[in-house]
Amino acid sequence: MTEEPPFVLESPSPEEVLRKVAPYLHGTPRYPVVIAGMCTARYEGRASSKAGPAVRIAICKPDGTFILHNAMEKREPTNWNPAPSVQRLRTDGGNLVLVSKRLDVPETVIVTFEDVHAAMVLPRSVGDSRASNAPSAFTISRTHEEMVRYILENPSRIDPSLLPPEGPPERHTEVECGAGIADVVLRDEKGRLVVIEVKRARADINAAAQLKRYVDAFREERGESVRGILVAPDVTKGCEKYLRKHGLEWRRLRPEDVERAEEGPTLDDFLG
Amino acid sequence: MTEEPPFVLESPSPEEVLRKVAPYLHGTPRYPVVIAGMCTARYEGRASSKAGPAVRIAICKPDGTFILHNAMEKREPTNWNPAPSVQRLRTDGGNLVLVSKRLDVPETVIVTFEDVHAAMVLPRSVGDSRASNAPSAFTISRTHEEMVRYILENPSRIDPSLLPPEGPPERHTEVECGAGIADVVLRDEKGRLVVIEVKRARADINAAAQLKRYVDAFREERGESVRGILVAPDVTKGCEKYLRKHGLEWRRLRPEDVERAEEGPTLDDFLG
DNA sequence: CAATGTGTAAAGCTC
DNA sequence: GAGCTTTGCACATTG
Repeated sequence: MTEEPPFVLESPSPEEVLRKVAPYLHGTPRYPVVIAGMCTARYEGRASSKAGPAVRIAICKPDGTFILHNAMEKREPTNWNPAPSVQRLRTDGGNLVLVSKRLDVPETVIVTFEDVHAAMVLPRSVGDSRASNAPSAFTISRTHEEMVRYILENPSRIDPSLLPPEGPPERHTEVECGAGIADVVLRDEKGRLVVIEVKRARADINAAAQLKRYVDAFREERGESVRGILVAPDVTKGCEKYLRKHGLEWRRLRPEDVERAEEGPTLDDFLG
Repeated sequence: MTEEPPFVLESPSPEEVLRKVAPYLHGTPRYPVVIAGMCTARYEGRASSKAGPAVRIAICKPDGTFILHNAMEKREPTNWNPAPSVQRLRTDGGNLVLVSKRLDVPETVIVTFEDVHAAMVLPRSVGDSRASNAPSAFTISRTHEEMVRYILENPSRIDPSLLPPEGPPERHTEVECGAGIADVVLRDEKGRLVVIEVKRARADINAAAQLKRYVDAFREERGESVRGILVAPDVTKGCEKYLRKHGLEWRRLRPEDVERAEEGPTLDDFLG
């Protein structure tokens, strides 16, 4: 290997890419590889697709991930192979050909470059692991999980009738029933079971139907009267109609409300 | 502008990127831009995230799409902004900073490069339009739509009791009801209405619940007995249980079965 | 614009 | 591994 990553080849010949890039793509360990150029692509697997000539960007990641992006548009790749997959480079009729194969299921992408504008090998670094001690810590907030926690800690802010969890809060979240796992299960001041389904985005009819399945399951299994509450920033019209029809309720909660509430001590903390 | 796309800058200074790349990023028309290097990233919008230092690949597409990929792993980007969005480059404390903002909703990604391994501007080409006369035609097969068409053309292969569509097949597909739009609605030899829900992947309990909502709606609206059939390559255990509990049926059909059947004239075509 | 459903969905988590 | 849910889901289509 003449060059050490990172390096870039500008308008390389297929042979040059093969000679200088392939060792880093196939070796152990693998290095991130990016190839940009005019190409066509074929995919065979669960479905099947053909993409005509366009400028695209191929990315091969060391975990095996392969993605091929159209250079002009779309957040979604034209073709891809999630890890675990392997990529191979070869030349064919004067063209550079990249073949990617998934190792777990039969899916293949074949990219034929008529012209390579650039090929590069990048240095290895860390992934986006969410382990907080990782150098590349990735943290995200305003999630579904944070909304659930907020509800457990402030049930009365969702509905005044809701009682705080009895015993450990974990026993009130992700509660299994015959229809699946309910986000939150509490009791109200009348002693009724209250099943709560949480959505971080506007809730649609599927969310309401999911809640109903849980409510039905709890009624059947526990033989008591059960309330169902959908907690979401908003609901669609069809969702609201379904809720009303089946005697279910909904309360508004935005992901950003949660963060604001958690940011600092509330006035209540000082007033006791 | 000293250079014409495509061109590549290897280990450029932030100022060089600004001078040579920014005009193509901000100009009219815009060109595809790729920047790879060690960076951190922050996102604020529907949610909020922070990503520590790692080698990443930023792609700015002329339609406004922005994606930031970790170079080591994952099919999904670390951060992104779908179109319509705009990106701006600037320098800050000796670092190159890329700011991407969505134009329709308040969402921002800020990428700070500690080190730029490569920056490139690619030529403009065509998108992946599915218009068949486009130079970059994108065609895909084994889709949900093809499965629906197969069922309309070969109803008895799904279930021997199913009758062919009466009149134009369009009247039997995407049939509206109060609960939504049913994929296929046919009649069986006993004159019963049959609502068919089609899934191209293994069907789960949500698919079964969706079918039940349609069946209930048709019963209510038409006041007749209605069958419900889920057509899928496979169903989960929970799905099967739900179907059985609610008197619904399922039949196996794989996306690849459809293609095979359509590929050429069947023996039946010759036998009359 | 909202609403609905599909996707080669991917990814994460639990059992 | 199957099964289920979430995703900053994206995306297309239709009203």
